[in-house]
Amino acid sequence: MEQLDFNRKLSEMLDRIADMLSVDERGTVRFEVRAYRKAALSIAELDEDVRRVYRDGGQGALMEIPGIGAGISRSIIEYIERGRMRKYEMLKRRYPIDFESLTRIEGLGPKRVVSLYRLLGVKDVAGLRAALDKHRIRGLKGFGERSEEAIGRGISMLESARGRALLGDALPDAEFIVDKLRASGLAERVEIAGSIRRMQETIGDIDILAASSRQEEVMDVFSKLDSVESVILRGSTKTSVRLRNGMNCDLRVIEPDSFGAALQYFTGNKYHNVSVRKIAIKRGYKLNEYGLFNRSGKDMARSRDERWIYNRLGMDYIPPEMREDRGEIGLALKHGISDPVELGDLRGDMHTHTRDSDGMNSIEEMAEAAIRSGLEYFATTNHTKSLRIANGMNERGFAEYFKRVDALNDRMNGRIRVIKGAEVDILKDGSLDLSRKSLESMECVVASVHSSFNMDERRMTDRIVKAMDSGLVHILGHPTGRLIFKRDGYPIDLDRIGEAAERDGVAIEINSFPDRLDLCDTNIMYISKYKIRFAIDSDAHSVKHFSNLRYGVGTARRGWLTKDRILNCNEIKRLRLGR
DNA sequence: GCCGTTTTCGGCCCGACTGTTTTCAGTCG
Repeated sequence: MEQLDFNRKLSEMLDRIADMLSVDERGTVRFEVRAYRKAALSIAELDEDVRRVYRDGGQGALMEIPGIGAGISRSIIEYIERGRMRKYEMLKRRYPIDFESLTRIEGLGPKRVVSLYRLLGVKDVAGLRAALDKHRIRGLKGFGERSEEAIGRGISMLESARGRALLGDALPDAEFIVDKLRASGLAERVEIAGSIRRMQETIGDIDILAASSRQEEVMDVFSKLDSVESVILRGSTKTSVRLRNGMNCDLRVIEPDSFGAALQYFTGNKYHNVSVRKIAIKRGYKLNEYGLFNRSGKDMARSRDERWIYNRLGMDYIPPEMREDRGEIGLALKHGISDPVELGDLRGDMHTHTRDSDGMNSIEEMAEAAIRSGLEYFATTNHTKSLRIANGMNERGFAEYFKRVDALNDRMNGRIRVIKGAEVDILKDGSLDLSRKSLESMECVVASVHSSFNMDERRMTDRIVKAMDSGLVHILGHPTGRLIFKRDGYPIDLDRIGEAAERDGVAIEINSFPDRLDLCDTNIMYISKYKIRFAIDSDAHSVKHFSNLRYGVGTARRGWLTKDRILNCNEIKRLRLGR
């Protein structure tokens, strides 16, 4: 975490520079803004600490990074060596505004943010909220009543995110801490518990459990981690800290004999745990974080093993992701729990991008990364022409691109198989953004909505069903279009989507991007009553994004899906992507 | 400010949508 913290901070500064420059962009500044955005993205995607790149290779090595040239590399060096960047500070003096939070509000970009600052002195979300409450915004030039309402909604979305993080941010941070605790050698076991272990899509705080008899020493190591900002409370069994990333993290240290019981106790959501404890009572036991006891309070068994506890209560073991009290307990009592899909069951990925549209890497680099991720095949599915911003490709572009894919497949000699496809836009009227002939030539067509989000449920569903009924589509991409903490999905009728998927043999995507996770767990549970398959896709826009697949798998597990429901758990010859 | 099978200057993904306007600015993707 800490090594990439620097990259993250640098990337944010470059993005802020882009924000501030964009306020009075004219002439070539327009392109300067774009250059800073690209540089910011490039730094954020970098696997290596920028400081290390510079140390090992000097300015020349920095300029090797795509989007970093003479100017920005000078600024980076200045920041590495002096901890400051003059260009940033100069602009910041002119605009002392919290762009970071304000521009996260849907419908507010840098220009309107600056306009609110100049006209009303709004510097942050609190100031915006105050101006909003006094209805001071609707009178401003360029704003009206509807803008005011939209901003109000945006603030509410942002506030609902306060103190919460995406699973995709919280899990790596938690793993970093777990690794450090394990490396200390003081604990027999260290595991993540709580909502992260359940792979919930957003996380309030990080829960970690350690089995050790050397509690004080473990707590010492934990409180002194670099990622810890301050210690909130410190005891021998529980310590709470505030992390530099803004999240709280609890560490509980348990006697090794009780570890299984504790893990069970600190994993399920409240309702799951209450139900399991009721079952224990019914069977004459008492269950707590230390073990399973008989009614007299006599020690039945401290437990090193969660599974033992469930079995002792006459239940199947329940995977962490299912512990939400959504019917899993009844099922476990009837011994009806089926093992949900695991990351290792995935053999391929049906949705990825390259720099030929809006990805960061070449198809060759993506292929190598897919191999490293243990995949046997993946579909390359670049955007189609109407998505200009994403450099969408036309029919001819795809034809030429596929020649290169063919050549790559030849060279790969079976190490991996690249499937030729596209993520085709579902246009406003439900038609697809490439010719029938072009789409028919592809092995995998993912169809997604990227525009005109504000249709009502009936029209949006009509639009999507029409696309599915075209006979050209294999997978419906990110079916609701939601972006966690940013916008709700467009409304769709899941029953009609499910019926169409069944009728047309279209698989429903579970998009693994941390801010999408779309379909989400509850919608998966709902729609899985139809005889349909799902595709767990990375939607990778860079080689790093294959690692997001675990979030899609976690979501599928939360939706109780077994591997036989997942399209890309099949070996390639059994994919049956026929039309 | 970056970049180069258009190569050291002169390009740089731009159209749709919304809400504000009455011809367009800002935002999004």
